[in-house]
Amino acid sequence: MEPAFGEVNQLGGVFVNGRPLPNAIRLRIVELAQLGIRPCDISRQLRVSHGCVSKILARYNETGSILPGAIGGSKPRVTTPTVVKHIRTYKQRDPGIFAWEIRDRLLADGVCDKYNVPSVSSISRILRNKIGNLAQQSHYDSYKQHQPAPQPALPYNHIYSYPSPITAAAAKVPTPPGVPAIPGSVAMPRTWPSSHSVTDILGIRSITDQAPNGLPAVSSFVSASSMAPYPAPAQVSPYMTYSAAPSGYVAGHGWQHTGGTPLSPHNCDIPASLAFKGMQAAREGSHSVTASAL
DNA sequence: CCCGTAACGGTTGAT
DNA sequence: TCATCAACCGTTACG
Repeated sequence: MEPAFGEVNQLGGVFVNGRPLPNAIRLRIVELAQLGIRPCDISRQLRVSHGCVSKILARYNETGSILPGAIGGSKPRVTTPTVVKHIRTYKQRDPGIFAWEIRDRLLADGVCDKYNVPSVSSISRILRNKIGNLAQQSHYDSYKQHQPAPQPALPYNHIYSYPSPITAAAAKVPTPPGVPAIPGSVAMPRTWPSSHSVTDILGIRSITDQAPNGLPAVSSFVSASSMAPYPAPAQVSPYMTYSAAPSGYVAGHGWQHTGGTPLSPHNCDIPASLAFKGMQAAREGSHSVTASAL
């Protein structure tokens, strides 16, 4: 369930334990960093732990995406019962068959595609552990046959509404084993660790859906867009503080198609820049940089 | 002081 | 329907 209010960290920021920060804040972190603001200052301004700022920035640098990784779920198994069944069949038909031959056959027969075909070593293990002493667990297989050759299409459904196309394009999967990351290609088939399906990325769904009538109030908008994880009660969202800012731009997808860098500086002039309550930071008078940046 | 990262307690979601 | 489990989360604290 989701806590309407999160906990408060040492910096006075609100967070929900176990859940990702709202996209609006993640975005803000990246933007500020691109403006040249130091991570420690970003941390203080947004009241997000420096560890988190560091992590988000590192991820952004590496993948080009500000989105959190896919949470939950199980890694899709390549050795599905169906696959095992086929392997057993091959083995029974040709006891001398090599694992790599089985692998080729799985591909040739369309049982698997190049993204989910088991490795030769996995096949060997299957032969050893499951087929070797196969008594008859066939019924086990039969249940769940419907598993269509697992399409890596959308394993996850994060509803992160992150409208920005760039993210989509730029988002490379962390280390998709075997998936050639085609930068810029929307079609990138995702495999496990990745996280966002194209639709999710592009999917503005949650935004549009939730704002049927046009211009949503800022607050609702933000909560909708920043989202899912924080179905924040509309107005009391712990993150309200930041609401003004990003909303417009997140929604406006204004950022990025500039083609060049994903986050062009101009974005920063985001209105409001608002409301950063944090602004008081300025009062500390310490660094004007930060203040000015806002 | 800054920053990377491990430990920690937590949530999520496919199986 | 419920439990399990492995993935991720952000904060904290340490180096």
